[in-house]
Amino acid sequence: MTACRIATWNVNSLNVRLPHVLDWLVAEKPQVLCLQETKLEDHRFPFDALREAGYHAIHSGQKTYNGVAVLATTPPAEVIAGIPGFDDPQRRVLAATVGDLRVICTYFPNGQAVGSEKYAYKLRWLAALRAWLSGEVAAWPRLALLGDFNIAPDDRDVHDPDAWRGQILCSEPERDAFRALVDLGLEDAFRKFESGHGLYSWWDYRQAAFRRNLGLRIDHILLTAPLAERCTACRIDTAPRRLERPSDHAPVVADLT
DNA sequence: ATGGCTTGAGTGTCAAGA
Repeated sequence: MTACRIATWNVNSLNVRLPHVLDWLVAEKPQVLCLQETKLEDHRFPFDALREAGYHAIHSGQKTYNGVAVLATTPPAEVIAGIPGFDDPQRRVLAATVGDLRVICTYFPNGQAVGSEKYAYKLRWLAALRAWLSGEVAAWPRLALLGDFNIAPDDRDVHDPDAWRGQILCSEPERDAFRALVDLGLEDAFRKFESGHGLYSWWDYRQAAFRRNLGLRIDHILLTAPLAERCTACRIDTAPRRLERPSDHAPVVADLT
């Protein structure tokens, strides 16, 4: 596949956001779009509306929480849902082959608070993801890991680093886990092009956080070296965050030659 | 001040997100 656009977007309920997603597919025409937090059971997923929009879709969902989907202009193949060998009822991982790409759509656990049970689950989940991806990166030279990582990799990705230091999404064990993924041979596509502060992918719904740009960069696209070499652009599209009833996350988009 | 919005579940009010 050449001249390929891949993207990731935490939609915070696909029921609510389907109109935004359909409009965005028309505007940006990605070949692949990974969605997180669909909050739908599989039988309620809008396969028909997406097919009419020109997209094949696979979904691993559940009621109320989590849920991941991969939309693509060609049929996804060799689908895996969940981290193999990691028993988990939470639907957070969906992998598929699209064209010459291996795509892994992920919704990392939030962790709630450092030291909580949910934080311990997040660290266990991160370790299991890394162990599995070690083999996947070896098996698939053209692999892209996209999703809501719920980790701000360093202080440039945080609007108030002092306030967030050591807090959830920014703690050192979480950042160590992000670096461990990079160390498998993956590159943060966004940082290939942007080295500065103040560019975020999530803003709290409260306190007019988006208008004041009080955000975090927690949604990422990581690429193996052969794909990073082909990557000509990576950006965060803030346009959907300005719409009525927006998701609190913005899409992240990467273009590959 | 551990709040502030938003969503889903479910019809009163709470869990969860980040």
